[in-house]
Amino acid sequence: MKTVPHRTVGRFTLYWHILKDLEQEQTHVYSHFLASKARLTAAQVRRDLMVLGYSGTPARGYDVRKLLDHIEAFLFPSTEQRIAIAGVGNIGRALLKFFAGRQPMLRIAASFEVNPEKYDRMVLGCPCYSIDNAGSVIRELGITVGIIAVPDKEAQFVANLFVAAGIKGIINFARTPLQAPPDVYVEDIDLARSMDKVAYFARQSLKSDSMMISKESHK
Amino acid sequence: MKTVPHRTVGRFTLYWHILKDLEQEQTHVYSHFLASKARLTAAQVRRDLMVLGYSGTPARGYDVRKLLDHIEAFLFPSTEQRIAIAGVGNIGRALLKFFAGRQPMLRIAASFEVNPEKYDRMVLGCPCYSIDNAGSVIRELGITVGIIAVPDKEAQFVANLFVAAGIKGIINFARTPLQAPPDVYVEDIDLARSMDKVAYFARQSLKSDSMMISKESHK
DNA sequence: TGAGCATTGTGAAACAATTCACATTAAATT
DNA sequence: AATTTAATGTGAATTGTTTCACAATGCTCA
Ligand SMILES: NC(=O)c1ccc[n+]([C@@H]2O[C@H](COP(=O)([O-])OP(=O)(O)OC[C@H]3O[C@@H](n4cnc5c(N)ncnc54)[C@H](O)[C@@H]3O)[C@@H](O)[C@H]2O)c1
Ligand SMILES: NC(=O)c1ccc[n+]([C@@H]2O[C@H](COP(=O)([O-])OP(=O)(O)OC[C@H]3O[C@@H](n4cnc5c(N)ncnc54)[C@H](O)[C@@H]3O)[C@@H](O)[C@H]2O)c1
Repeated sequence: MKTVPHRTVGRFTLYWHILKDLEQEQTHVYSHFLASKARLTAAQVRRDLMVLGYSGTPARGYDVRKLLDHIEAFLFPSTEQRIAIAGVGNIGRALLKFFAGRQPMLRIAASFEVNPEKYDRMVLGCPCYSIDNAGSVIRELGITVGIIAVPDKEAQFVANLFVAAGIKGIINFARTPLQAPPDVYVEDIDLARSMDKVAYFARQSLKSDSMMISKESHK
Repeated sequence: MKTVPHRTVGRFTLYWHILKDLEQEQTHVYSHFLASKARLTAAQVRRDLMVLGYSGTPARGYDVRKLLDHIEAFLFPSTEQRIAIAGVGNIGRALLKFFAGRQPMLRIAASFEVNPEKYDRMVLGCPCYSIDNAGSVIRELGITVGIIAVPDKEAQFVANLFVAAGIKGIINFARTPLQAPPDVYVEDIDLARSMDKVAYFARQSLKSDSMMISKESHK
């Protein structure tokens, strides 16, 4: 069994969205077209689609509906897969609103809080439990993915609860790199890192702009 | 002039934070220690630090204060660098709260909205302008980085305004891949993609768990 | 003073992801 | 039926990143 490149999996979501929009308008699509919509190269699109085991035809390209079916078979869980979110603050609330009803097979089924004013009630359409009950709730609901949106200092504590309860994938918004066993897939989303990185490359770009100008003027 | 790996730039923010915590406790640090805090290998830490042009000593490791100085010289702008954010909704508000006063040299100096109830006043400590004035405000304040937190359909429109006004780095939360010239650095943060990806790998991990169990029971 | 030692800096190897390049294919056209 | 055409699928090359492995270093302690 070959392992699928991580980035390819991420791009399937993108292709799915593009194809879904396209479905109404046309029955077939070429790799070139998908590539331009997704801001990639045609070769990369074809390389990604190889893992689906579905082939287009040279003359027609890919059948939009069939391609959607194959992406869905690959990407979407066949039975409902459940997600929990720890920390219903700024980030937690934004996520609850955003993911509500987005993908029926992938559902935020529970949230957890330390703050007694927030738990033991529905928050944005999702039941909120005390973090103390996380282990049993996760096991009872069969939750497999956890989102960490608690303050940095609490992140490892929550991750430990998640892992102990059998969660196999974590999205971590805290700035603390998490300790987790290798069979748990962790995706860190550190906005401060993104910010500093983009600011750095923006400066580089400005610098080379001004260098070009000074080069010009030396001519 | 050699170009610095993108991932390395991202990790400097992480090292900076770890070192900042450490500064009070100790004067020197080994690559091993930084690696364990950052969940990386010691070799990778040393490889990253190479680009700073600062060397530690075999016996003492790195001088915490000097290393911080070099990271700051590399990562932090020498004069205030300004950021704008378009769209003060769920994501926009969360970011405004989070980045307020985080790094004095890197400041969210303006936000933009279409909704007249939101603009022409302060929102969470940051002046909010009409998106129609984005071009002139960006130029006047010398803003170089833009954050896109508007609905997907508006994202390209806002990106075009940003690029035309001279912005050189964009963080894009919308799910639309953006068209931008090559001298503008774009970082896409697509939470739906992260979600689907983590869910996929969590399922794989569950599957191989149960395969191991069935292997065990066959022995 | 010098042997022992743990750590650094870095060339080279390994690995991962992307791009190139082209033989192959099936439809459209002659 | 043969020819032309523009796309696909993929081996090989390239690019980017991480890891390995070890000589060089400078501190400690005999
Ligand atoms: N807001 C942002 O834009 C932003 C950006 C980047 C990173 N982050 C990170 O995301 C995390 C959350 O940020 P936020 O702005 O939503 O914070 P927040 O303070 O608004 O929300 C955190 C919530 O977690 C709850 N909480 C605290 N400890 C808990 C525990 N042990 N178990 C369960 N719940 C607990 C709190 O009661 C609170 O409701 C932080 O680590 C922050 O660094 C946030
Ligand atoms: N909320 C989330 O957790 C989440 C997660 C993933 C992605 N996103 C993406 O982030 C973006 C914003 O999400 P949100 O939840 O904050 O949405 P939101 O609807 O809460 O906020 C969008 C804001 O943008 C403003 N706006 C609309 N058009 C504008 C324009 N042309 N110029 C300036 N402002 C404009 C609206 O008035 C609104 O205040 C969307 O593209 C969404 O897909 C959000």
